[in-house]
Amino acid sequence: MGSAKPVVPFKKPVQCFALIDCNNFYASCERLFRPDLKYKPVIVASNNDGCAVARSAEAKALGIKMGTPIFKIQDLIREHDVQVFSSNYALYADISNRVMTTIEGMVPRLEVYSIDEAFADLTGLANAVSLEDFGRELYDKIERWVGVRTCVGMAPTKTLAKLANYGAKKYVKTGGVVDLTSQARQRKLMAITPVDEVWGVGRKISKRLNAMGIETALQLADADLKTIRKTFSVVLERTARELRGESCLSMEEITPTKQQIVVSRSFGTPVETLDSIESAVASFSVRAAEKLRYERQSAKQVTVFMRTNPFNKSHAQYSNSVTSELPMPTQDTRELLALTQVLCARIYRPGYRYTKAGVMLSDFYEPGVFQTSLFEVHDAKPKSKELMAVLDTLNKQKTGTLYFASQKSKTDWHMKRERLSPAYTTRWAEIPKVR
DNA sequence: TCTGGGGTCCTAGGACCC
DNA sequence: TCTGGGGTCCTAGGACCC
Repeated sequence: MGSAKPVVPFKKPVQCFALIDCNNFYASCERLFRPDLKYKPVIVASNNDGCAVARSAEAKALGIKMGTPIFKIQDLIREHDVQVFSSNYALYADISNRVMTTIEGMVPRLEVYSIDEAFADLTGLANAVSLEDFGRELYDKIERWVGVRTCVGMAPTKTLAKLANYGAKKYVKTGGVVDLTSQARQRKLMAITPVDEVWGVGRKISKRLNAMGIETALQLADADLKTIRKTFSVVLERTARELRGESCLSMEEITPTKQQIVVSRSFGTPVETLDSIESAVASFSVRAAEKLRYERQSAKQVTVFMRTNPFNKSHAQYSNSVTSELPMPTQDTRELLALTQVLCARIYRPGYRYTKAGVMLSDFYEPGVFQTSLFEVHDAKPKSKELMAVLDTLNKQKTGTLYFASQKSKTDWHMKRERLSPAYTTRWAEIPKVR
């Protein structure tokens, strides 16, 4: 009994994801306030001015690849007057927020996937409007309001939306917008897309796929799922399913709590003394603790690592890390600092030229939920919460207002940022002047 | 001379337990 | 001489992403 209900014809709305991705994001941000660089090759360097991590179209055209060490392309830079910028994350974060806010005002649901891209859920919209037109509207508005060009890909799964976005970037005649809802179009694009361009297929896996005769995205989509799962993993199987139009990855609008926090830097110049490394590790610990409080978490596990330059074969190599547990999870900088200093001394060995160190926090708890054992006396530092709050507030207004003695003032490990652009949008003193 | 930083997820294998 | 089987938990390492 019970199945007497009338059968209501239920039409499942067509799932539709959009992927909006900014073009050459960091380079575009730098150019935003330097219109004189509009058609010039621009690259943005990683921390320490080490590698090229973003290139304008003109720089790409010169053959500068992602991740190329800057020192290897000095001649090219001189010859073509390539503009090099140190990475200015405060600026990029600010522009990113403007882009995301603009998109947010136009779509029902948004997942900010990284600093320069976001997924939007357009399910339901697909029946009401022309997707192509809608994508164009997103594109236009972001360009008009923020000044950054994007590409928009739309499709029934996230992986296909990524692929659509790839098509929009690669083929100029699309005008930066690709609607990949039709299966025929999906297959057409997949047939001419190398498998390593698929989201989730990296260098290693594409090599193995090629060896199996799978060279295009379409071949992966049509591959036997059981074989894929057995030879690789459930992850790649999911990717193959997504390429077939079966949505396996859903929107994640709420950013999940972090599992770990890492703060690490390469040093501007190699350092040798424990004193210098301790100063660096202290600064990393302070920053990590700030991030931890921002996440509203407490950490119980702390790792410190340090290493020499693995590229330099002429010096002795050393790399080590050590992990330790705090008796109770904490978010107090002083407690974390005390431990990282001890760990630092424990793995430090004299006689090496260190070029990188870092601090990692893990095993997080929300403050107050950690189960204390019955007889344990909770000896958290007094006034911890209040003190940390004051610290964060003051340092938010101006970085480095308050600092800890163990950070010292030595600067030999500090990274190079020799071509840093001004903080156009976040510091009053550096706002561009209009004459 | 000079080669980034910060994340996630999955899997395999060992330890341990019953 | 015989030498189980299955579960859980943890960790290291490998792959990926931007």
